[in-house]
Amino acid sequence: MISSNAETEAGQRGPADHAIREQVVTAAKAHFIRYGYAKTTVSDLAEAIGISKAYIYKFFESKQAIGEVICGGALGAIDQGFAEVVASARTPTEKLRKGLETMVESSTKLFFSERKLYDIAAHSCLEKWRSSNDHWDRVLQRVSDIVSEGRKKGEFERKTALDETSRSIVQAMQPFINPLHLQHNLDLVPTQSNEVIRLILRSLAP
Amino acid sequence: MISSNAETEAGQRGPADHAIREQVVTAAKAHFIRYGYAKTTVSDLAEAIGISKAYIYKFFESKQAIGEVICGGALGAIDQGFAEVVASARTPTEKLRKGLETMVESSTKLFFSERKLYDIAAHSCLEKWRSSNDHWDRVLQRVSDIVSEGRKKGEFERKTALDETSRSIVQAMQPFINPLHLQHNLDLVPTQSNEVIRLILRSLAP
DNA sequence: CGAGTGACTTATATTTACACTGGTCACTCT
DNA sequence: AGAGTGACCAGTGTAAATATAAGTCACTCG
Repeated sequence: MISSNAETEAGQRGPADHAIREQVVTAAKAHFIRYGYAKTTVSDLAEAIGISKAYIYKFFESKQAIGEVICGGALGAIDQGFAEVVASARTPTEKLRKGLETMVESSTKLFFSERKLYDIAAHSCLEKWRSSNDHWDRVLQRVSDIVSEGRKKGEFERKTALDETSRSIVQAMQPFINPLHLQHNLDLVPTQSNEVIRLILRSLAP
Repeated sequence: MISSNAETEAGQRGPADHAIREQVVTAAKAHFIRYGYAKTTVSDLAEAIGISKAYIYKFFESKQAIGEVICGGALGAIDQGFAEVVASARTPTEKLRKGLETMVESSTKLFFSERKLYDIAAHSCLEKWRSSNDHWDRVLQRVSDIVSEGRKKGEFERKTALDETSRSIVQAMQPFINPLHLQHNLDLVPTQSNEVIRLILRSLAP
């Protein structure tokens, strides 16, 4: 709903709305989930669709560009869950608390149920792909909106600069919401992550 | 001064105070700094000292045990800097702020000036060696002491459990004080690290 | 002309064969 | 008896050789 086809993805070329493009993405997702990003070759995808490898490169600049679309989907789902919980919560405090909890939860779930996709997400964060940068921009924006609303309602303090506050919240949560870091902290979820969330909420007290 | 010889290091054996043990440690530090942990062989150390490899194993259970001593020294130095700054600061707020700033600083410095030692420290954190566990215990204790003092003086809030507060402070700082994570966040130092420190201090407000 | 490809180049992975290292132990020498 | 070691084994790392993949391009065919 939010992103109908408004995104002009980088690393793409050729006709934007084309059956082949969709087929590549569909095949790529299936293959990446099953065999992982590294073990999937562009030829595999071409073969699965029934076209030549060269033709795929009429639609994507590189294998990474395909990976970014799939990764964008996975991170987008996490982002989506965050947004939904936020929408259904009443107060800004609850929005932030439940929103962050949900992000931790869905990231952890991704790790355990779709490990191969998780690995792509982690790789994306490590290599600072566009898909992860976009993700963090969205998360930061969402947090910023909540904090802003909380300030208006007098629930949160107003002294600190809004962008500093938002940045530091997202930063403090990195060990639990960044796939790159989360994998080293799985044993701390959810106890420690909830404690950090509580620390964040305390820091917002007026 | 704090740790004269009170530490009963794990992974050690044979006579505790022995010239050879010191020589091994000295040679190991020099070699690890120059060639790194992986590229230094136990035979190299033996040769440098002028004894046989087998004799080293009369004092250390494994190569890792030697690595832990060196790593313990590197992490201990960071810990030391933290303690010194804390001792010289007046208020708990200042202790915590400057203490955490210093930890970030000395960790970053270790990365740039003694990269090979830094790598051992990161490895230690990844593999959860005793040297890093001890380190985190000490850091947690120091933070806990400061928070406790701050509460007594009425500078910090008192509602949250002391151990939860301390744990979450250390946790929120992990991206900047844990060698394993810091190397992915070097571009965020010191701006973002200071912002997180400020968030932590806000969370402690009474 | 434009959808679609085989053949090619260069960089990256994988294999294979071997060398080396961590760690032990029976042993020597004093 | 205790300081100290050579020789050994099993597992790991390494380097060269080989195979495979990413990406391009001139080209075909309808």
